[in-house]
Amino acid sequence: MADLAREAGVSASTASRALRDSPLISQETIAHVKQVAKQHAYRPHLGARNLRLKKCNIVVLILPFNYADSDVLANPYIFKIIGTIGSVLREYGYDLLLSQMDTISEQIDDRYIHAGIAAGAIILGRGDNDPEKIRKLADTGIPFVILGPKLENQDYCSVGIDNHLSARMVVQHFAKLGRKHIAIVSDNRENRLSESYSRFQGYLQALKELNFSFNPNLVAQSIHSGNSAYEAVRKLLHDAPEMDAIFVATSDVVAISVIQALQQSGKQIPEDVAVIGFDNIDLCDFITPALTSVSQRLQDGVATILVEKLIAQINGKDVESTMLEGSLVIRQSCGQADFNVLNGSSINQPQ
Amino acid sequence: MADLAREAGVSASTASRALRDSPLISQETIAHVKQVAKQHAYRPHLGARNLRLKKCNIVVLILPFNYADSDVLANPYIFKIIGTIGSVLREYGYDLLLSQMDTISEQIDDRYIHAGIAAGAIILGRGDNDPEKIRKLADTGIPFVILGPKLENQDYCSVGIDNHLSARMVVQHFAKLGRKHIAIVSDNRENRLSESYSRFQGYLQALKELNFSFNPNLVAQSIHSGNSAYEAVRKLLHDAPEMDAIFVATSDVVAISVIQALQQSGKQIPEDVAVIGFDNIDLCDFITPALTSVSQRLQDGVATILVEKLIAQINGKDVESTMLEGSLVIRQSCGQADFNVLNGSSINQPQ
DNA sequence: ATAATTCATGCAATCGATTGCACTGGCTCA
DNA sequence: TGAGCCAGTGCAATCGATTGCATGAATTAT
Repeated sequence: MADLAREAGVSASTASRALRDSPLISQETIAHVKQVAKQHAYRPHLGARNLRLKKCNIVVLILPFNYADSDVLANPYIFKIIGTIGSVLREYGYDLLLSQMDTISEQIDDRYIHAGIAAGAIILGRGDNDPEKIRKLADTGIPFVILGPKLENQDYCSVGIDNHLSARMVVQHFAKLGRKHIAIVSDNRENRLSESYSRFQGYLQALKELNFSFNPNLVAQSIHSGNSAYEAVRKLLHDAPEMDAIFVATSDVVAISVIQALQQSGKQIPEDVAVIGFDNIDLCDFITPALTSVSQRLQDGVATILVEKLIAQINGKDVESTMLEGSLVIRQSCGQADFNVLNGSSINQPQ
Repeated sequence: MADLAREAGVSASTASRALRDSPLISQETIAHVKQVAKQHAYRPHLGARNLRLKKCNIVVLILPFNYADSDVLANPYIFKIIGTIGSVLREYGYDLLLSQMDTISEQIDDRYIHAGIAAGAIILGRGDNDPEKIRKLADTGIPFVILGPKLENQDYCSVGIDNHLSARMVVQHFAKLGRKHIAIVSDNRENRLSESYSRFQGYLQALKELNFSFNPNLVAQSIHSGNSAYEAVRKLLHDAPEMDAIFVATSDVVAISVIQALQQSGKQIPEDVAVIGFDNIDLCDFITPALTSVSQRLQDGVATILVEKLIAQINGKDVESTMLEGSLVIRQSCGQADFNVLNGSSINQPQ
């Protein structure tokens, strides 16, 4: 910019103001400076500007799991949400920095926010972090939002769908279609506050609401991989041969493997066993039978809200957490013939 | 840092040097400054440091396609490579900035490199950009590498697998297993320099090497989506009912849909039709039959080399483009019973 | 004609670090 | 004892922008 100013025969301050259309500068000077700038292909140094203005147009996206945990990364859902968040951020003029981090800690502040690299953070889920760690991060006062359900007494901002409600919706839908022996496959490795846990609780409550008795033989564990899905199916077929429906609460990727495993055991889907997954990934449409699944409403909800809440915080505003209703996208695998989308209000409320 | 210096009773310069263990500073001063720093939880402002040192530890990853093109993003392959690049970059002390950009242009320089935001760029493929655009970017002299095969007379650095060789390997493998009527499904929407085109050329050459005649009825188009895969299969079954193998050169995601479509038409895989895909995504192992596929060797090759070449450029070194051999990961879908991995040297060279 | 006002511009400080050079005091050595 | 040396430290410039305040010229008011 010093060069620009010299070239245009003005001071650096005038050049700076001219480029920003300051009313302090005469129109002809502005025009002249801009012309010289164009001629010399002047481009501002954003790093310097950010330093001076104490601003910055980068948001860091924290992936609170290990890249080596390829099971998580193999889930297209994750990439979908990253892409959507990226688009929304760009609309607001922010770029997105990706940072993998095994555990959530003040390192986010040290390395990014306080360091002047990023203005705020979006954390893609609680991972298997102790809630206390997240609370400590909140104590630093940095702007951040976290993907996931709201916990009790939580003083920071989270955005996610209501897993409990979604699970109830799934179970009630099975019941409506006449299924009596509804199994659940879920990932309970993580701590008891995880999404998976909420989904399981929702499953339990729905059974209660339906006056179905809980049968532990209808419960199987799975992590986010295909192998464990095969084991889960084997276990369920052995322990509860009367099973006529499976809610794969882990993810669609696991649900697809569950379907494969069932088919290999000679089961017809959905005639013998109906299946519903979670995440509503694109692939749901392209497998046979097409997979009914719970949408986390990334496109029309979560990503946008995450970004908006974060930017509000960056601008010094207070924000509240949000819980969205998930929606059930109905395809063939659950045994209902017609495509449909249900939302949370469709479920029967307990008296 | 000014506060730190005052607190420790030294000048800012001494404080700065002390924290960086400069030999100019006495041991006791260093110890004292560090202790005060720890006490007051001093953390350096990287933005300021970068400005002064004209360095920066961010690399921008350009996604040269539209986020709205969800077909591309749905491909787990893309996320896998982003994750792997992120890990490798982190080992070298760099963070990763994600930037979607419909077309490749000098905007990368303006917005990121010259602006002092990033030190270099990794471009995830040529997308459907005119090669001239990429050459113009190269003319700016910024450090960047691009994922993909090397073109003729290319003066910038690219890293990718040899698509031509990989395609030949696939066709020859089909032939070795006794298949005579080998179809290809590929994406020829993009310009003629794309990966897809090279794969198609490799297919043609392999036929020649095998003295198989080329049959246009065995060629079908597909974009990166499941729907188009169904159409491709319908077309092939109609035009060439004798077909006994399909090389799905587009991607594994499409290959999976191809398998579904074939099965729905009553074909047994691999007995009636053998199938081989491209990318070797994790899902290959979990579908039935497990999908034989060409690995782009992201884990053991491409990502690391991309990063190393970029960093070499950032450090002012000249680098050459690299073409890796792909490897064929053999599973059930191609009709060979035993798991195996072939590399390029396994193919028959033309005399 | 002089004071008051406006308009356009430049000086210099600032953001938070790093670093060349000058300076100080204590030491060695002739 | 005085010149030379060196270790340890601070001043001030620098990276590339932005901005409060002062300056100076032109214009208007008295």
